[in-house]
Amino acid sequence: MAEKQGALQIGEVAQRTGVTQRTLRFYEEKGLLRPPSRMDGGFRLYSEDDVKRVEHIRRLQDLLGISLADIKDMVDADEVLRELRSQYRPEAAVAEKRNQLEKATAVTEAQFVIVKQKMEQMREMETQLTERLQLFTRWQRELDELEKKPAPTRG
Amino acid sequence: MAEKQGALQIGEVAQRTGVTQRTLRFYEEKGLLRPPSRMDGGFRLYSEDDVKRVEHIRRLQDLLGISLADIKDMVDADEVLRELRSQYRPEAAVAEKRNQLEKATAVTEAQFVIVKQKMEQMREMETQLTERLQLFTRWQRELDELEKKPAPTRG
DNA sequence: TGTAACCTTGACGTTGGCGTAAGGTCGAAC
DNA sequence: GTTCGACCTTACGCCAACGTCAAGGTTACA
Repeated sequence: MAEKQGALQIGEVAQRTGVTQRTLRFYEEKGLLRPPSRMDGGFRLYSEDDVKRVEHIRRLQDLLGISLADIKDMVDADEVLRELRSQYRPEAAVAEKRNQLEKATAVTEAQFVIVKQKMEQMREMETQLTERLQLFTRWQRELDELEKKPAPTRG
Repeated sequence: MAEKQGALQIGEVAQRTGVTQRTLRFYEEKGLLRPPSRMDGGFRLYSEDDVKRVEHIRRLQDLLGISLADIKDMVDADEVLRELRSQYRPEAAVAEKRNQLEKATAVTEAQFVIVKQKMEQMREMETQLTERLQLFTRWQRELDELEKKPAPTRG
């Protein structure tokens, strides 16, 4: 029983996500990944969802450059989403659900703000870089002409 | 002699840039900032350009999330730009200048690519977050209605 | 001439995010 | 029933990017 169809061992997950097994265990230790199910012998068994989760974590790390502690808050929001989604029509504990939902909303909004800010600053940086590249090519041309003409030093 | 008009001590630079004095010395040690001029007693004297430089470094760190080693390459490109700009009409060492220029161009283009990629991924993340927020507000409404009606459990 | 605020150079400490080695277990195949 | 690769836990190691003393020198100003 409880034998998931597409269950993955840690090695496969590592390969597919591009992180090391150590990193996967580390994320689990830090609460970024839920403790996966296990085989009888103790081998970890991951799901496809777990794979997506890891990819998500890496995107957050790479794009936003924030700490794993902060990322934990964000993926916790994911977890809330997942829980709420699974329990279709929550009949009991409405207050608690409302609470979770608000928290998840807050975290998501915070993330949204960060993304917005960074995109804005990136746009600025982009224009700066563009200008600089134009400047460089202009200088390149100037150098080219300097080499064609046989050095007009001293009129 | 050599008394710059708007020279700043390390404390002022730290305040204005928001980094600590330790960080400024550290950047200098790692070659990210040129060794500044000094007062007779040995106190560091920074220029406004240095301030801009620090701000630039921090932007790169924060936005692109890359290592100081990589940032060093980028600000070295800045330095090249500054040098080339100051020596209006380079009459000698054209080959070397061309070399520097090419290097600086390459670094800038690499940076440009990074920025482009990150912006693209950020756009994706932005839409994801937007969708999620909409989902959350929808659920919120559902919860609201569940509370208005006096619990329709069991007909 | 004192003194408070500012600075100097070491040098060791800290934190995050893993790497890596050691010694043992599991699973499947032969 | 042994072999062998994949996996387990434990635990110390490592690097980047600073933080944090400590012990003293400098500057400006009264």
